[in-house]
Amino acid sequence: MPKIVDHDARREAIAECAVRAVAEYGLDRVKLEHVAEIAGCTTGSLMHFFPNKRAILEAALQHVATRLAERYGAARDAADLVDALASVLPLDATRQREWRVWVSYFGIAGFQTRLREAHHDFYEQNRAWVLDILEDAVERGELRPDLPLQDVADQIVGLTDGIGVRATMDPDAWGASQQRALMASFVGLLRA
Amino acid sequence: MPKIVDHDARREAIAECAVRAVAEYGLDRVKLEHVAEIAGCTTGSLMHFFPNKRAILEAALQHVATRLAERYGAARDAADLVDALASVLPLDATRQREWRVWVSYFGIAGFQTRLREAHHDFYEQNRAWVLDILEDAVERGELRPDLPLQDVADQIVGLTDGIGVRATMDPDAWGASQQRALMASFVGLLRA
Amino acid sequence: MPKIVDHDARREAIAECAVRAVAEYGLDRVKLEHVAEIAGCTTGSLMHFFPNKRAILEAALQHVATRLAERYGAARDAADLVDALASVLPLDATRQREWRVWVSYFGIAGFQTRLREAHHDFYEQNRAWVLDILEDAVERGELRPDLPLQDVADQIVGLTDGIGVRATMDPDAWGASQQRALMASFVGLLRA
Amino acid sequence: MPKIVDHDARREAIAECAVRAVAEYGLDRVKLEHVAEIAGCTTGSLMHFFPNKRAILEAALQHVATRLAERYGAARDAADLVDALASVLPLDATRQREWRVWVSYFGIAGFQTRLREAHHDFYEQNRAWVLDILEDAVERGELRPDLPLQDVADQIVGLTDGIGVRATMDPDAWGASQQRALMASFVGLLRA
DNA sequence: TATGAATGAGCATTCATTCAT
DNA sequence: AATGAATGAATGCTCATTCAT
Repeated sequence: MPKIVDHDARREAIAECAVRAVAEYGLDRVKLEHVAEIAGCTTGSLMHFFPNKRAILEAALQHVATRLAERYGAARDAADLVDALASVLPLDATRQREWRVWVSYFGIAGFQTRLREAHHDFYEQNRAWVLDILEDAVERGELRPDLPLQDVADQIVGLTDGIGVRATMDPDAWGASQQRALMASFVGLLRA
Repeated sequence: MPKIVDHDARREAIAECAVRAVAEYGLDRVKLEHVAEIAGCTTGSLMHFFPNKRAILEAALQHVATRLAERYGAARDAADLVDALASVLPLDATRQREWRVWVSYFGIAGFQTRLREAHHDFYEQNRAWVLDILEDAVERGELRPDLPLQDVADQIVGLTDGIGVRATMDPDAWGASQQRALMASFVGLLRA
Repeated sequence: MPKIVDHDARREAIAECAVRAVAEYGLDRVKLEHVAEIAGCTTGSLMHFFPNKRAILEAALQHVATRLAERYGAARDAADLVDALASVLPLDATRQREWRVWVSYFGIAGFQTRLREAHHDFYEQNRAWVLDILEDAVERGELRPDLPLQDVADQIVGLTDGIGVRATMDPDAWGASQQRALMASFVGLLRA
Repeated sequence: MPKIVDHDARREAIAECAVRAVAEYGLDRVKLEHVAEIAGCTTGSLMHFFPNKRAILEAALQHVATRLAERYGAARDAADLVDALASVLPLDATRQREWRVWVSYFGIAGFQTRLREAHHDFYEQNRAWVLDILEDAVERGELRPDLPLQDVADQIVGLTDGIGVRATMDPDAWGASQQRALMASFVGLLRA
């Protein structure tokens, strides 16, 4: 089914263009035309791959969620705990762009069932990954053995969003090193 | 003599109606008509008090920021540290509504200078209040004396946003007690 | 009936304010608010003296027509023929303002019966005055005796509008002296 | 393949529809909808070719100016001087329509830089053409050799506007023959 | 499939007019 | 008579969606 692969690849490419468009214009300002321009095609052309605008923007969110999940996945193998946890933060331009989109959806996810579910699933997974990383770290003796790991995992997920939000809104004041430092400081609390 | 209205009071009342409207319809879906309907007037009437829609939505954000700040202010006098820190979380319907608006602006604050500045100022103040509360707690011996308070303040601000975001997006899974518990657990890490 | 005199005086004063407002903002841009501001009252107040906006703007036109007619009337006694004919041109700020209004109505007079009639009457009178002035001049031997005075009167009325239009649209290029010179040159053609 | 349209041709066609609309409804009453209806399309469709209403109305004026200029251009070759000079007057329905638009802009040209410049340029050209025609006529011995041609050219331009204004406002009283007769009478003054 | 002109519902905004005070 | 807040119809403009080519 080569056609389908192409089709899916095109959808994915369009989704990434939508990410760029949302990051540049904002979720409430972005036009289909922006997405089309970045994709190098016309708006009518987009409609061959998505039924409507909402679907394109949903795909953009899904794209970002997938990328974040990939980073979490890769993080499991990181040697350093702080590096692992910081790997999803908006440390560079690509991740900043992704966070801009991610953060945009906070405001509307509560209104759309599909998005709410996507978010829910994503955080479930997230939390599981973080928990996994933490358990490894405890086993390695890197963290105190008496930690309430379930809670700590939630705290890290929350702190990650918190740092991401502020770094996205105020990137000048929240450089990569500062984000890392704050995460490191938190991890410090968890050590012996 | 014609009816004389207190412009500032009216602006404030409209801002609160805008908060309700944004919380109900979402920042990108809300119409001026919604605000007018909640305010019990016509859209044209809104224009006597605000130059345009954007200004109304900005006022809505400012209204929420002020409310959040008031809670922080009141929190300083709370007997319990966890109570104080949790007082701004979306624990009840009113605060949930406010958080819905607050969270909505995360996505667009990065695109509008005025909002970015408002956010920046807000977080500055926030952090100062948290720091203040923490210092009091250390003095009272409630917290370990060796904490990096600057960092901890940022962590609490971040964690607050993180919890708020998730509770806003997934209110069923994040009840008041769960929010409090997570904050309490974090404070636990800071104790002796 | 002192009340009525006051009332009429007020109407006249408002009409003049409307002239200023139209001259400043243009016939299509002017708001009742502008007129009210210049008159130092509120828009609601204007409605005690005129039934609606159109009536106010009509009064403004009538005001200008009256002023122009007054100048023509005064011109009959002018010693110099050119001075007489030039006296209605937009030579100074006041007359420029009047011409701005006058010229504005060219575009809409064709659409409104009342204005069309007002214009018609005005030009009738105008032409009669000019003819009168010309006949005096012929009698005094100032002009050639063989002129087709009826036509010349129409030409002068037309030329007056023509000069007025250009001086109104391009006041920098059409100073008082240039307007007068062109009229003088035309009169020159009528002399021996 | 999609329908390909010649943008410039379409703009020109829309401009002409705008001329008709302005002539029918007046510059201050005309709606985009009127233009669209005459053009046989929707208002949204107009926006593919013009950024906003003002631009459409400006194009309408430019369209009229071009037409008037064309007539002046053609007039240079006219055998009869009076025919040449009268050729731009509102002698028939088409030219009446154009004059209605032309005259409408007298009132607003003073307020908009673009229009002022367009008018200025137009009159410059106009005057040059008239001067040219006059010089030819003098050479042919049709006119007195001692005329101040510069002034006469301005007088003809002014008289043309004057006649056009009156014929536009009061078409019943100013038929084609009367317009021509007045111009002819003026030319009579210029002959030996 | 791709194109892009056309559509048309939707919305913010303006402003003359009304009316309770 | 005056005020000025409120009204609400009017309208320019946007932009997702459609569809003929």
